[in-house]
Amino acid sequence: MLFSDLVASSNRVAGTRSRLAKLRELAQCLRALAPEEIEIGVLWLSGEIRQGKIGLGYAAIRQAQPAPAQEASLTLLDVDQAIEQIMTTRGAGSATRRKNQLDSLLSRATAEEQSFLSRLVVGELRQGALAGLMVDAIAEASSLPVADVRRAAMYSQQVGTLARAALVEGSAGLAKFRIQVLSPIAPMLAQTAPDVETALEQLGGQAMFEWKVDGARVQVHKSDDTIRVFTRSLNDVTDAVPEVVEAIRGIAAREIVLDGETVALDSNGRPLPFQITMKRFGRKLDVDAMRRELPLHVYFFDCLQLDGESLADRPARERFEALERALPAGIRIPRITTTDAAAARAFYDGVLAKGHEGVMAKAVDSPYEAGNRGAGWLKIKHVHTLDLVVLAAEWGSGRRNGWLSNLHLGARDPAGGFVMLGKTFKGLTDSMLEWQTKEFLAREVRRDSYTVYVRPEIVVEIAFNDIQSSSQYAGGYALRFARVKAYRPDKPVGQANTIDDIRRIYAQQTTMTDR
DNA sequence: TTCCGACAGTGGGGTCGCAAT
DNA sequence: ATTGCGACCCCACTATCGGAA
Repeated sequence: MLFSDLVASSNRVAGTRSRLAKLRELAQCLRALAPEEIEIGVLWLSGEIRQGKIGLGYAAIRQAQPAPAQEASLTLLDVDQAIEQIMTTRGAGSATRRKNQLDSLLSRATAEEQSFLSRLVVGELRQGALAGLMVDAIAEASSLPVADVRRAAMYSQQVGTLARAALVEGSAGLAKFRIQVLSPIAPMLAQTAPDVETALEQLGGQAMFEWKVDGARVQVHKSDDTIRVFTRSLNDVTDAVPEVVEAIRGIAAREIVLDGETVALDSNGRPLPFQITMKRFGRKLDVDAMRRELPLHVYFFDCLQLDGESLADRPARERFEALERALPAGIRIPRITTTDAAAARAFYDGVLAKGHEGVMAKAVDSPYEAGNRGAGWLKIKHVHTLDLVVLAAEWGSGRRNGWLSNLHLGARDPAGGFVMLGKTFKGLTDSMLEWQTKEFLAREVRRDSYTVYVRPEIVVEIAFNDIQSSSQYAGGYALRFARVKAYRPDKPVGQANTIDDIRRIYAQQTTMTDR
């Protein structure tokens, strides 16, 4: 297939808002792919590439602006080969060589192909369809039941592999997709609940509550002496986390697949801030030195496979029983099962007092929905709110084009002026975007290419989860997961929260985690 | 007819590794 | 040595479509 045909198909997908029309267009394009093109074509139409990340991002794309080709000549395989070459270019001088290779590829592409490639490489295809819709399109194109394809998708690491199996081998091909030890699967994700009482109600009056630890997700596979540790995005980090490997090396189970969270603890066993865990977890070098300084602990909360038996479809209760049989208590997440809201509340309070970020509430009978944000798992985290002052706003992109979107947030400095604590674009409705654009422009003092700076007159109520120490912001603090709750036109700037309030919350946090 | 589940989009902060400066 | 970029950890929230109720 010509690359231009696939790009045209993507543009037609982007050109309609109807998901059914997108699905039909994708399915039609899938049917036209040659067998050896299925994997790459399906990935590209899902906004991904076979090679994953290739060491080029927004900055590289912005610099590369060669004149487009007049005629479409590239095939899918041509483009795949060029991407492969870029990805394998490493070592001294490689950044320059990769940019040259990108330039060379783009110069062989038409204007539309260039646009598609650029969006693909930076990971922002923005055609209104990604792997989620592609799974349905695969079912359509292969005439296989949607439920079967979706089920297989839970256990496939790449939608391209799934598509090739479905289109070439049919239902027999789908059967290959199941939990296999040493092969990671997409972890189940959780929805959010505002508090434990609501969570208990949503889960039907009975739920399991467990610690929510603020670290990094790990999926651990053991097959005899072979142990592998994978991240949430299925990267293999086995060599970076020897403690996790050692934690299950000695268990009796010959074969097991576990879901858990790893976190750095202090000498008293209290959790360290996420930033500290990431100093350790994010590092690949000097692991031995790092583990002496910042040892990791792991808490497992689910068991997907145990000695040849897949448990993912079993009720949560049974999976947790398997966990208890297989693991010592020290590496199992503490949990209670209750119907009593007061007990749940007391558990939540206790978990926060131990320095953790909140609790998970889980339905006792729900299956493990790999890759899904299942309604059977709810997270409840502690939230702060403060009234801050808008210092500036950045122009939005995509559907927020033409609106001032991303807010620069400042706390009042009692000594005069404001201390910036970060930015947020979250929580804004379309009508708020419209309102704030008008209000900010009326208060503009200056602007640059992205940002309109305003007189500090607008107070906004901001929710956030934590305060992190920051080297980026002058005050030394940054809000974690900041989002807008409401504008506070009733509140004069003089009554907005101050940097002292921030320091107080930060001190509270660090006391909580005993540092 | 209304409700709601699933998706996609819109970006946030920090940390590390690596190449360029 | 320092700087900038890219990859990857953690994410929250709204709008929308289309099937479920």
